[in-house]
Amino acid sequence: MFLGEYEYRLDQKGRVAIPPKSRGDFQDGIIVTRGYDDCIVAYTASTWDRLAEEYASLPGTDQGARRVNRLVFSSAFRLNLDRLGRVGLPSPLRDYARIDEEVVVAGVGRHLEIWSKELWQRERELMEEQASEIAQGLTSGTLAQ
Amino acid sequence: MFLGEYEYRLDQKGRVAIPPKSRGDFQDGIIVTRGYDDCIVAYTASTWDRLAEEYASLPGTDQGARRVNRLVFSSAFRLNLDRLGRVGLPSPLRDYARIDEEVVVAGVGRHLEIWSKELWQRERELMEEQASEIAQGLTSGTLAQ
DNA sequence: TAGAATGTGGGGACTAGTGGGGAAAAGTGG
DNA sequence: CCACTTTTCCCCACTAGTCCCCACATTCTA
Repeated sequence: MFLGEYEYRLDQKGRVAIPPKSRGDFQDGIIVTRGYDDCIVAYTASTWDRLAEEYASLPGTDQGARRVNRLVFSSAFRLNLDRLGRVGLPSPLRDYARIDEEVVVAGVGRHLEIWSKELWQRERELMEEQASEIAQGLTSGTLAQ
Repeated sequence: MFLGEYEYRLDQKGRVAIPPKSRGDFQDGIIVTRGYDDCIVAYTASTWDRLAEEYASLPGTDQGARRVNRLVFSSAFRLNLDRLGRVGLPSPLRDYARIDEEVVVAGVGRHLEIWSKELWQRERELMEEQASEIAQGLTSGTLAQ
């Protein structure tokens, strides 16, 4: 399970470090792709394989499904960490997430997210504003502290 | 069950002691995360696993649910106590809870809470105020009969 | 009062973050 | 098809931060 929030700096070659605790999970490769909210999402190989299977099983006769497939698969890159636990971010993704130099890597349960520090701070404000309201709506069980 | 209120001092390396009686509960790790009221919350591994499972089952297609997940998981850090029963508080959490040096660790049933002493005192005043108000409300109501 | 346990501080080894250089591979033009 | 250029990838070095271990002093207890 991916947890925590870590600040890193993109070096001159566009590489970003992966939090040391998570590096073992990416030994079989790391799949980076577009997230929904102007961030890059990173999956482990096994998690991605499961996701890809679901997407690939969508009906090819449906135009919407074809478009989803096009977006999902063409946005994803299968890469490897280098010996020091870094990964080079493909420029299409870097542009999409508006990442320049200061980067935040956040653990979000099943995946990691890579944000520009600036956008992350803005997103965090939104999270704080909305989270308590949303959580109250969701808490039917033990989620309330 | 976590009970009591203990004062500690954050050392120069940002470590805080966990009350000796509770240390055994954290042998499998301690998960520290953001509480709702400017404090840090600490869960045992088993309690956290149960919470995380519920959060992870929220729908990933909904932006609100994504934000909750982002906040919950990115705020949490899985750590271990050192041999002397201390834990180093990650700086994002220390900043959030405005902890500098004097710290209060409070047992709150299923979890521990870590407060800056200053904020804790303010919070306790609020607790006491509200308690007396509630008591007054009760005496003027039907319960007084 | 003496012993044990606990809170607090510090030192050292190790890991991790960042930057740079060189070789291989791929793209481009002649 | 070949040669040149550019990019990418891999490896290494340095520095700084982190974690672990130990020592001391104080407090609590028997």
